[in-house]
Amino acid sequence: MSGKYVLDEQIGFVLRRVTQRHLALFSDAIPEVTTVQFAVLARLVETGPQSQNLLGRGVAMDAATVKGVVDRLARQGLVETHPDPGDKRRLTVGLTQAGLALFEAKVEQALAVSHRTLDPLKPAERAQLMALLSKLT
Amino acid sequence: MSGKYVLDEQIGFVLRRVTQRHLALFSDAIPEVTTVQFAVLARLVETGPQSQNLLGRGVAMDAATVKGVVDRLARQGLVETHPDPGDKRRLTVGLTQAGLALFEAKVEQALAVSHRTLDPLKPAERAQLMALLSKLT
DNA sequence: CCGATATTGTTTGTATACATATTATATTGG
DNA sequence: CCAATATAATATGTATACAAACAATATCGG
Repeated sequence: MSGKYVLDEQIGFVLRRVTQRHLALFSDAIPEVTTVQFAVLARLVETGPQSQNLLGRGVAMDAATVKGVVDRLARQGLVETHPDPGDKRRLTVGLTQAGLALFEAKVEQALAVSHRTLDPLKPAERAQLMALLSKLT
Repeated sequence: MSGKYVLDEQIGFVLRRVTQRHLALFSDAIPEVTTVQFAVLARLVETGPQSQNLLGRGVAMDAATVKGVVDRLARQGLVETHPDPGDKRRLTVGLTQAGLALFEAKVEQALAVSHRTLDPLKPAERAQLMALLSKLT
């Protein structure tokens, strides 16, 4: 017989609530795209064009999920896809001008959201939290 | 000109990856229900039967989300709903015998999953992390 | 070279998650 | 008491998220 199960003290429940708050802050600040869509744009800025599956791995999404995200970004004209001449299975995903422009227009806001999410913590605590969370990946 | 936007260092992205790992651990250990469904069962154990909306607030889900979760739990026979005689708008949600039995059968496993999620951290770090995260709610 | 195997992308089905609109019912202020 | 307002539940639409199955294409071992 171990300890009681107190829902509010379970890591999963706390993570879910913190994530909810972060998502709300993000969509207030940047209503044009979701956190996930912005993550894809950010990764493409860092890496340049790459295959859809590889991109998915880079942003921690499985093939089905990344396909949906890429489709919606493409519908908004923020990314574009091209068949890979060297490998007919592959679909290369790259930023459009509009996608790059949106990222550059919003990146400061996105950083501000990250800060705002951590706002209740003191600077030293923020660094601590990030270090601890990073070990749980 | 503030700092560079490094996706892997953004709190939202890290939260998402940690949550993914937690969900995977949970569904490996307890395939019968999702984390969210287990949270509803746990809350009902703590509070007893209550209206669907109030329950939703207790587990941080909006009305539409909690309805879906309750419907799926009811389909599995783990909760049951009754109209509230005193307020015809309300739907009271309560655990069934099977729901309580499932919770009791799995609660140790659920605690183990919480532990396993925090496994990469030392005990002192686990407490630190939980304290920091709790401030971000 | 070729057959077994692996990878890429797609599709389908289920489960959160939330905004918004709607209906039914309560509550409240004048 | 009753009209304005608030609340409860539902329904719809969009967006992750992932499992599983599938077709097309690559790769690799013998």
